[in-house]
Amino acid sequence: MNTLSYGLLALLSVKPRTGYELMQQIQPLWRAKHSQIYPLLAKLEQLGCVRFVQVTQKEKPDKKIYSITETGLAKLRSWLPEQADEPVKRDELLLKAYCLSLAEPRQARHLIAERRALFQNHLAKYNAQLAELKRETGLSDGEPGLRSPYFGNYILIKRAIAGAQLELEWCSWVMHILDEEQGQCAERPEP
Amino acid sequence: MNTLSYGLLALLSVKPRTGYELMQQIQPLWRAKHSQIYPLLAKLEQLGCVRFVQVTQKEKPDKKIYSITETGLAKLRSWLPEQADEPVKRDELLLKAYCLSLAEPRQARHLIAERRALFQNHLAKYNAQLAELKRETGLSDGEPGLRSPYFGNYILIKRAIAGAQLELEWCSWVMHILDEEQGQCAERPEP
DNA sequence: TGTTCCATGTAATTCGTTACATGATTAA
DNA sequence: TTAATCATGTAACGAATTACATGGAACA
Repeated sequence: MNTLSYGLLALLSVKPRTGYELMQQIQPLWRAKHSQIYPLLAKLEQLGCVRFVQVTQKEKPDKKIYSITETGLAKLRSWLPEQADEPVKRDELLLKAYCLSLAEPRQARHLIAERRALFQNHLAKYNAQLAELKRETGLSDGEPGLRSPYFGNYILIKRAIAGAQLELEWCSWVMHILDEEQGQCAERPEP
Repeated sequence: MNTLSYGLLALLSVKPRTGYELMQQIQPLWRAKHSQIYPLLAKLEQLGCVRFVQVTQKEKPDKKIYSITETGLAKLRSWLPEQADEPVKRDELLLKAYCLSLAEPRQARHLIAERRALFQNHLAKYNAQLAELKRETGLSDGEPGLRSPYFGNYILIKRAIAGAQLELEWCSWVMHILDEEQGQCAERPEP
């Protein structure tokens, strides 16, 4: 059982989900495609960590709703206190940012603008998730307590929002520098 | 040529480095082991994107100092304006955080404390890098301009510092919540 | 009429990690 | 004396992406 398998169990420990939902909802924590998740769910089922009920839908494809078993919960609990690996980050934009002085100013601005747009979308999604979580838990202003199964989701959404905001601030800061240098060129064109 | 290959070229566009140095210095942007980097450098050399000079050292193993060629620079420049892929994040701690309500309170605190220690180390390293960059560029207080080859490194270090600080703030915030709930138990033991 | 969403799966390929290999120097 | 740093490489394995495959509903 690899780390992603434990991640799937982690999501299922809060509430049952389909493979499709797991694929979508695990993204902010652990990037994975559906082609990786479906085979792992089948393995977890063989191991007795999860079970599923097949639901036939009209107007939509059939689906399997997975839930965690006692065996799965035990596996999760024994994995939890183990030391977590360092987070993995691979960010192509940062590689480009490293040699940004090679790019033409408007290319540079375009790259940063794209990143800004991306994280504006992320931020909107995270805010929507926070609103939905408050609906789900029935807490309009307070926060779910440590023992609530939604506690983890709550602290992660708050983290994601702060992270997206920081990303946007960095983009603004870089854009300002780019604009300043650009402005100087416009005011003082080269002789 | 994959993304990591371009990343190596990006680092080499600022100054020549050994494979070992490339392996270390690309980590904050793109996690990779030496076993992945050395073969890529050999390929880049075959493609004419980089060249190296072998340096024999006394008291230390021999090394190859790689530098970028005109061909490599051209490749870099044509890659730069292409749209950057979304960043990849895989963070085991966040998977554990998601089901933190399953952990015993002291296990939970231990997990967060470990993360805090990790990023305290990161923060110290980034601050040291900022100081070294200021030495290298000779700028004691100002920032390298957009056209400086150190501009990219500068904005990335600033970004990394802000990111590490945010991570530490999140850890503190979570720890506070954990401590409060713990405190309540201590004050009001269950009947 | 083309794209996105829902929903699941497999196969081929590339990417990334771990392990194997060597070896001297220095700090704890 | 055990580990870490410097320094390079290859081989085996596991993990992750892309492509192949299907199909109806809603939306623009």
